[in-house]
Amino acid sequence: MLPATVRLRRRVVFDAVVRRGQRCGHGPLAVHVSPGMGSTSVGFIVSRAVGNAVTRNRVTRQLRHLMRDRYRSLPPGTGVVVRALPAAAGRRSADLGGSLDRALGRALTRAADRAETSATP
RNA sequence: CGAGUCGGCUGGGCGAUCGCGGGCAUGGCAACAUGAUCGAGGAACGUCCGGGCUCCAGAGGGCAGGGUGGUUGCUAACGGCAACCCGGGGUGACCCGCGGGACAGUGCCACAGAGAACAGACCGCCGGACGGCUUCGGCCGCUCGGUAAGGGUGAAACGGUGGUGUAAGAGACCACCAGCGUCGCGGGUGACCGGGACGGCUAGGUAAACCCCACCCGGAGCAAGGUCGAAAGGGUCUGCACCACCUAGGUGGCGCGACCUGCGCAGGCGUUUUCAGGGCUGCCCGCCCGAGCCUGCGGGUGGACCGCACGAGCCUGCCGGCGACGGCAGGCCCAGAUGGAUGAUCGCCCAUCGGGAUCGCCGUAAGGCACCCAGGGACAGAACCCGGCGUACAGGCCGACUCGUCCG
RNA sequence: GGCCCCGUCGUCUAGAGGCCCAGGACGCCGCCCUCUCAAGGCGGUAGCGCCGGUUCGAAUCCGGUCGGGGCUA
Repeated sequence: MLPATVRLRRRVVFDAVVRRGQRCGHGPLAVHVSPGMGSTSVGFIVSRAVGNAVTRNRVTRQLRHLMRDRYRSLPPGTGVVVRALPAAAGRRSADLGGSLDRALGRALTRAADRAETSATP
């Protein structure tokens, strides 16, 4: 489970990451990545369309455990928001982990490309 | 053994690895670290009722409005629960019932039907007058009356059965039965039950239609509310201190304190005078606040802490009560998040469902046990806290009782 | 978390105890008209979210569920 210091819990930061960050989806997940947030932080969005409270809680818990193994390898100061789509309900953690790796990897490379092009005009 | 009724309990277990939240202890200025410990439910759900708590002025009166509706109790309270009564269902255990009033008044009862609430003559039945026919027995037509026993309509047709009676009939009269009203008697706290006398012969349904009766209900809700901040200002004052001016006393200035309000633009009403406006749910009375208020458009902030977890609390035993429940004694401390902790992954076992194999065991057989394979954990997640109700739920376990059949 | 509101053909709606096996418009389907299409005409298709109750009778009244939507400092 993620330690409290890494959790993203402010409405403003959520909006900033979702609006300014790079978005990539794979399978039942969509990932927003925004570098330069000050400190590395991770947040989750699981809407009511995913299911009732029990299945929503299970999905967020699975995602939190998966991000716990991955947030240390992120570049420092990266803001990440993982959004669960309705298909995420009832998936095994291994499946969600695969989708998360692919979506996160693509979003990170895209964010890095964008930083390079803007840094070397 | 079969069929069934009622009530209660339970809601996968064990292990390994890695984690999260709370308060506590220790160390540390602190961030934090370490340690032991606690960490979802019977419905945490729906938000349908009731209460605690907080604020609205100290929570007022009348009307309006809303709710409840057999009785007696239980309870902090309830629209909940228990026991009983009445009505209905079941052979029975038992189940179901928004179960006050229709002589306080008003409304409605479509269609069908002659007639639907001060009932009603369509057919039929009976009698009279007139006309026609006649085989002189009557028959037909028309008209005036009588008649609610019969037909037919309807959810419902103004007691039922039998008799007397009559031109035909009718509670017109009689007997029994059902039902209504009044007055006694006995039993019960009471709803009501049992039985008696008298009366009139009969009264439709609907109040989850208005309404009447009895009882209950002020409004909002923890995003309540409080402290601090963003954030700076404006106003009032019976307050306090100081200074100045003038005649005892007052006026002005400045600071502190308390309270109210809180940005910009536009429009409207008001600021004199007991008057705009606001609050006490709507109206009236009564009362309070009062120099600002209302409407529209646009913008800012949308943070921290308290409230916040010892409570109508849980467990055990005894006592009272048919029971709901209450009393006493002893013991226990039992989630507290805020983008929201209470878990993730893996292995084994158990309950259970599907399929296979018909080689093992029991059995005449259906089938059961064992074996193999894959699937696989029901409904569902605290958010201020309790008491209920309602709804969802794979299965498993226990107890009491009823009916039927067989054996003794 | 709390407080409210609404459910009628595929869509938007009327209906407020019987006149309604629910009316209208846009749709959809078929036929007529036309050389063909459109327009026009005729006919049809379909609905009271669900389950109980009150009543002789319910889209309407009452209760319970299910679904959708709104507000909050």
